[in-house]
Amino acid sequence: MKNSFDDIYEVVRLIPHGRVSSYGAIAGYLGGKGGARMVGWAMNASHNDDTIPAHRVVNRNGVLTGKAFFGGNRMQELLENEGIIVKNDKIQNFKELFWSPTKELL
DNA sequence: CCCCTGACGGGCG
DNA sequence: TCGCCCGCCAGGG
Repeated sequence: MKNSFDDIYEVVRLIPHGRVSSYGAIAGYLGGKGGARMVGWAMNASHNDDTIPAHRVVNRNGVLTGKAFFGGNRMQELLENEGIIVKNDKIQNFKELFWSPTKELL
């Protein structure tokens, strides 16, 4: 446990197929190692790592805030490819698709 | 060392 | 429900 970005990467990797999570949820699960911003920042750094499904991580509104970093609508396509409905850069049925590491991960 | 910015979140009017 | 402001942590100029 590097107690750093690796923690975030590990949690993101644990996100089930067809499910999504939020920056704040991951940050809260790690326990305020920083803020939700740090999670997104780590995601940026993880861009080199193609093993990190960063497209499954969105903000609390279920909006694909980081879709620009994927290039065009790449993030949306990846999500739709997993059966997730995205409308206007926003995940539909987000509440049900939401995967909380604190509650569902033990 | 100081100031600004950022894939965010919560509070308030 | 929408919009504005403040707080958190780290990096860059």
